[in-house]
Amino acid sequence: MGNSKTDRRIIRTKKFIRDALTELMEEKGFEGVTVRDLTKKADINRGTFYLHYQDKYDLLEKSENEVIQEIKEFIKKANPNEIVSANLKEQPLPFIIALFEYIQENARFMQVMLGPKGNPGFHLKIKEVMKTNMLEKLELMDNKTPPLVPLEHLMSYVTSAHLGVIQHWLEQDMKQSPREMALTLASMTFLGPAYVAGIKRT
Amino acid sequence: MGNSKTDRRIIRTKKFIRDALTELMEEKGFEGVTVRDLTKKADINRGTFYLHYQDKYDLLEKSENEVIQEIKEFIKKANPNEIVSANLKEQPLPFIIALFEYIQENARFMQVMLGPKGNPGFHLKIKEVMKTNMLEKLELMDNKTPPLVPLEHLMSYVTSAHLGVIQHWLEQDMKQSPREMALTLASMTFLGPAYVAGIKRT
DNA sequence: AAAAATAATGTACATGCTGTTGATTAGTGA
DNA sequence: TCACTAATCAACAGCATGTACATTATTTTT
Repeated sequence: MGNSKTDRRIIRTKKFIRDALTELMEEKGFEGVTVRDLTKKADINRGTFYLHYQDKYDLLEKSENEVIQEIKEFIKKANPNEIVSANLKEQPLPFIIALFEYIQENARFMQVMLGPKGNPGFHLKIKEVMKTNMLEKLELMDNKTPPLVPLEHLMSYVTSAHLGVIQHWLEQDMKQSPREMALTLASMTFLGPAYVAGIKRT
Repeated sequence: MGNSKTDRRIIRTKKFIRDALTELMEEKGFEGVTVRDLTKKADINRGTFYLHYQDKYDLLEKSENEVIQEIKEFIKKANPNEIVSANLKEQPLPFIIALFEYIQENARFMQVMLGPKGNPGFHLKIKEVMKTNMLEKLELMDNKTPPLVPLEHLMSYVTSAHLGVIQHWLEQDMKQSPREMALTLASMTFLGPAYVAGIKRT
């Protein structure tokens, strides 16, 4: 990685540009944003933009990847067996709480990227991270029996569900605490949506 | 609605344009598609496009809404109590099978719209339809107890999960039959992801 | 089948964004 | 202080947009 210290000016400029991206996407969506807009809002010369990014797509990707990288860090910390035990005690998982807190801190960016004007590719990236993690953790778990449906479908189901709830939480301006959210997610995944909904099984 | 019969030429032209949209989005994603591209692929004059649509966004929206409308029709046919009973017998729901069949018939369009180059707004529209329907059906159900988590979150969870599985199914070129898919979805929602994954509860 | 209606074409135009270049100015790190 | 390089400014060709108007072709109506 950037071994040599980065010039202050570069850091400054990049920050301006990325902030401008968030703001402008909020207004117009990614499609509507032009490099002109970005540089105008960031108050830099248009040429300067091209000194750092190939085009707006490059900017989007690099911004996304930074977040993805940080999310990966959080997720690594999860302990596989802790997952089952914590849930049995109706305790939310610490690393999930931490994740919600991280999202909350970067709410503006996440809200835009996951919102209706966001980028579907970003969804995919996040789901991919979740999936990889879940498969790893599942592999390491103690008491388990063979899955009843294709694992691939199960993964799509759970990752989409979780991301969907996060999306909704952001849209609603995060009215619930990270802790509440973690618990709600765990309930639905462990007890099952139908049960949680109150549909009796017998 | 269009009370007077529509001129053949209009129908023809619109069909050309919409087919071109699907094809071009497959290649470049919606952002990359220009009106020029569309009219070139559709083999019509560029001016003609503007006779029917304001711009490419207008075209996208109208195309999406047509599909949404048709999905709504399918979903209306679902019978609330049939849902629980069918599931208990490990039988997939007929209207869900029909839905998967419809998606299969329109695979190309759906694949593009729900894929990484698609439009997040379309996801929202579909989830909205699912949600409305589920709430209605839930309301009409017989044996039920109060929900254990906020209904809003539950809805986000289930609609996102289902759409996510559909997305994945499309990406994998629909290797499973509509019937299998309907059953898989039902299992996960009724038994719960964790149980289906083989994570033992006691 | 002829006439009236209207969809589609071809062409042109001003406008705005893109990505690049080369010369110049200003800020940074040693 | 001085060498380095980021940022600015101005200009360029290329391309897409949306609109307008006269003309041609097709469809619907009578």
